[in-house]
Amino acid sequence: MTSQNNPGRVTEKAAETRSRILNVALDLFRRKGFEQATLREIAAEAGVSLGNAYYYFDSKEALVMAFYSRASDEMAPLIENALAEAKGFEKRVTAILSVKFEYFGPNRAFLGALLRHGADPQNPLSPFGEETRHIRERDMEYFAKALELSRIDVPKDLARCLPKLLWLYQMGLILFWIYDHSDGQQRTAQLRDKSLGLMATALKLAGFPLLRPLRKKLIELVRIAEGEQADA
Amino acid sequence: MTSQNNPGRVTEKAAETRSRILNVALDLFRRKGFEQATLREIAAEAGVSLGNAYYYFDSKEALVMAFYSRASDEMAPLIENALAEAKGFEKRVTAILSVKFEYFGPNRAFLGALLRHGADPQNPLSPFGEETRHIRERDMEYFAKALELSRIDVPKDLARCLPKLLWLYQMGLILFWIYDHSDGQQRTAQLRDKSLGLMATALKLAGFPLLRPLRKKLIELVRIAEGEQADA
DNA sequence: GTCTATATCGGGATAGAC
DNA sequence: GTCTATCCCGATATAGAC
Repeated sequence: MTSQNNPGRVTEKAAETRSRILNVALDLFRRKGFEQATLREIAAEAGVSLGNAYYYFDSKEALVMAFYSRASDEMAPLIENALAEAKGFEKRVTAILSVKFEYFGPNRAFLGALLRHGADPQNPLSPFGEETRHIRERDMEYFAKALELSRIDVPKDLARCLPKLLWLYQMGLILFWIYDHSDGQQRTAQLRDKSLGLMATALKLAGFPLLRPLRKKLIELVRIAEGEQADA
Repeated sequence: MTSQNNPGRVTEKAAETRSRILNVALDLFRRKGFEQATLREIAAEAGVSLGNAYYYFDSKEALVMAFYSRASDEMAPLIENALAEAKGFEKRVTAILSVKFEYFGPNRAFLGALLRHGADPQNPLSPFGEETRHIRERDMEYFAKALELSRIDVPKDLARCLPKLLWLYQMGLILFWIYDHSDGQQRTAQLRDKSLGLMATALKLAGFPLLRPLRKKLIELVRIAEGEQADA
């Protein structure tokens, strides 16, 4: 078992080396893209041998996983703050999403390369996979909190699965954002605002008797999808 | 310009060789996965030199693109038939999806690897990209036809963007299917049935005045997203 | 135009010595 | 923990047979 699985036990020097490699890697990913950046270059720029880089990171993609992890940790307090300050459902969700988009902004060009394994269940980097479960659940917690703080009043059955749906919504928006080459990705911001408005409207209407069959079907849908994830 | 860009001019023998390479490649992809199958092995098993394999296919991924193309062509008549025989909106859409799932079934294990570039706009294999536009538009046509045949009666503004939404829905379902390891991917079938039921219900309700603001917002949403695709 | 053979390169990944 | 050496494979290049 290599040291990246044992971060509590490592020596100061090891942690320093590991961190240096990761920093150089991310910098090169940003500057040249994921494919173009080579591990030889990363190792050289970090002042270690190629073999040593592999001692710390099992693969090139492990560097990406480490980036995910670090990002999740660093964004946590930012999101907590943003959540505390924002008022209302739409504002709160916007706050969460804004932290993410700002954090990932400089990495947008290579985020696509990161997420490209989204459709591959075997891949550790898949946002739906087992290895990313921790990050995913943390994200859902934010949305649960936003709903809770906003005292969103929807039928209980629906309320239960809203965090999951919001997380899925977030993934869709990030996907759009990666493809968005409008100035400053303003189109994504528009899409976010409009879709959140749509959602708020839908949530207000969710209690209407007319929509009951629709709601029941949606919940049944989520139940099936969840069953799938459970034994994934 | 290599022969794959000039399929009308090739000799019988050339077409045979090209096809043989593609068949062997797909077989190996299925048996060993995309990564594990090597071009050297593909060439050897097809009885051609490595250089010759590259003569017909610019890259390993070009083999995948060729598979997409062939799949789209081979499924076209099947889908037309299925559409002609099925009655009602849900049955028709189910028919389209069933043809796809059956066709892709044997390749499910490596479809994930194929679609793994879905989130990378630079990649030719992206289902949202320029190189796959032809296939994508053909797919949307099927959904347009299913809607038309079923005389689905929804406000015109909504009707206009339904094929696009159904295509997106299809992509989501395929993604779920790739992750679905229930017996015979029955969960995907359940999800398909339930979600189509949900959609049918939603379409029936779409004309209600109560839902007008919701509908308008949805259409505005699609408009923004489309604008994005236009200059993509 | 179709095909073989072979050499070469770049880069991810690994083995094993220290 | 760190290194050097090596392997494997995708991709390219070249020279030539038919």
